[in-house]
Amino acid sequence: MLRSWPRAIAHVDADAFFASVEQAVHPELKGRPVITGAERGIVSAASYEAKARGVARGVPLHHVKKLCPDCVILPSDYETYSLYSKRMFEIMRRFSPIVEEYSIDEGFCELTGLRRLFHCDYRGIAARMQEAILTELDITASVGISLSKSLAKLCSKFRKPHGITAVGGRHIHLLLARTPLEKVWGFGSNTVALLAKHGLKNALDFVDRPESFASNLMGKIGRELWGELRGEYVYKVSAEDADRQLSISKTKTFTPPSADRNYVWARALRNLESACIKARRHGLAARRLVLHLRTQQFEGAGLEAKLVRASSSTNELVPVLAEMFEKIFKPGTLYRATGVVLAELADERPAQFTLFEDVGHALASERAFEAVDEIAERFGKHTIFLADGAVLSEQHAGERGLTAERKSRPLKGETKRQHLKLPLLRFNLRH
DNA sequence: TCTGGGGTCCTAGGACCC
DNA sequence: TCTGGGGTCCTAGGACCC
Repeated sequence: MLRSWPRAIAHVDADAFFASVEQAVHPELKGRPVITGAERGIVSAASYEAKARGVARGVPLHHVKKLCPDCVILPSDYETYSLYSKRMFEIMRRFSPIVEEYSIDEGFCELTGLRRLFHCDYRGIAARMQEAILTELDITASVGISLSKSLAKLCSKFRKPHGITAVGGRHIHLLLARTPLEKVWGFGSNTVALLAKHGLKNALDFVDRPESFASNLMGKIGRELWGELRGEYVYKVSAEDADRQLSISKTKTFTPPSADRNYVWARALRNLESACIKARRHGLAARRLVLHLRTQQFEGAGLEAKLVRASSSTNELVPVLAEMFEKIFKPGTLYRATGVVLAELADERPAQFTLFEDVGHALASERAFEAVDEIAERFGKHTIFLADGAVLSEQHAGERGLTAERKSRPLKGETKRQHLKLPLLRFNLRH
């Protein structure tokens, strides 16, 4: 006979995490509609009070002001959120040694076999975890428990906020029958449309088909999800902290879109600078560089380049980027965004110079960029930038004022950036 | 409402090499 | 020179997720 709990995986999902942390840090905001994401122009997280007014993730801020005029709109404070996140995972680790930090606000926890230790059922363990999170962090979390990660994730969403949902082997079909396809972790809009075409309506329809159906239609992922939803433990809970980052990307959409070569290039250059600054801050260097230009029709053109050696130095990468830019930029095309990705990141080691390289020049520019990092740290990114990027502040001063300036508020007592007279860095560009 | 930005993983096709 | 077959790596793009 089928055992109901051959394995117990918990998915712990903090409720409206960013907004809840803000309310925990600023108790006067409790009970009020709060959203974060002021710096991005769209809602990152909405408190339940805001959700009740129809404010959802991804909604543009101007729309929020109409829906909910008394909404408190805050910029994201990632440092504080990360701190709360860390503490939430520490609490989870008090219950089980196998905790996977899936994202900043949710994680998985292996509870198999722990009932005896805690003298209660799995639901009871979840309740104690929730209680600890609430009393110590003053935020709520919802917990789902089931036989696989995918099922646990469905469970945690089933009752929110501050819910506990446990579904053992005997009741999985009931859960799946009430789960529309789009709620399944890994089924995006394309997959849902495809499955709907085959007459599927909910997750139960999916697992009722033979494995070959899932496999033929969706390949590896289809097969894996098919197993997960049937209660097989396919995706392991992994306690290893996600090794270092694999890539760093910087994308920025600009309005209005532009066909101006210099302007689009300046945008790409700025992405590169931001990405490099971030890489250097983390002591990482890239072996591969990717450039994307996105047209107004949402189509993208991308190009990758392998680098001679791992690097995070902007001026070393500029010529490579320029070469790619020349290849994919189509005159007369309206672009709405550029993006730069630093990929295949490795720990930055002292640079290895090739035999014929001008070592003196390379070291000098390295020092220059250390200074750039310092200035960026103190006054905000792009206070100082490559000369080609100047087009952004000359021709588009107003637009820049809206994006870059507002993003980093000056610290107390610090001069406004407009008053800084810093020399521009100029590098010789070969293109 | 035609929506940001930061990520990861998978796949198909071509290049290249026995 | 033609003829297969097979493996691996790389690249561009797609799909998803938070």
